[in-house]
Amino acid sequence: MAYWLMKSEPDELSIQDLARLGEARWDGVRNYQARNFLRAMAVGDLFFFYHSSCPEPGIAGIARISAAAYPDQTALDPQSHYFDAKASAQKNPWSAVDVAHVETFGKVLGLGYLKLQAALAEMPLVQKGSRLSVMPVTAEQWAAVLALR
DNA sequence: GCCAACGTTGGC
DNA sequence: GCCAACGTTGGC
Repeated sequence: MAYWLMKSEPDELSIQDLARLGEARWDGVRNYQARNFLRAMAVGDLFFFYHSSCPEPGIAGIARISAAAYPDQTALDPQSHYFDAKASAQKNPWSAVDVAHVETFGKVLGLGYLKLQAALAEMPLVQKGSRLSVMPVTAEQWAAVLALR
């Protein structure tokens, strides 16, 4: 089983939303590196749910991959914010996964706090200029974050 | 294949 | 709202 971290704007989908829904679709990823990580995910993999572009950016909880990557239909929908004119049903470069709620942390582990952790220094999340929205997490990093809860 | 211009991300 | 950093686009 692998570990990951994925960013979501809480206005779009927050860990609280996911807790209420139980399960949700994770779509709209439009970066090839992030997409490749999505495609590498297996059912049962766990990920840190990160809140971005909000008053309190940070890791807000844990969720689980409940369906492996499949074509992201939002790329084909002209009404969607994530519409990609170059995508077609025959050739859709974008992928989505389904996710299920596992745990909402009692407090958000803020980005500034995470940056102080030596064990997390290698994570793209805390590196200057990194905008990657889906990234792998090592078992060591996973344990280090869990210890901060 | 280079690289300038532009668009996007995301913290602050 | 600002802006740094990065990715993508498109002219040449």
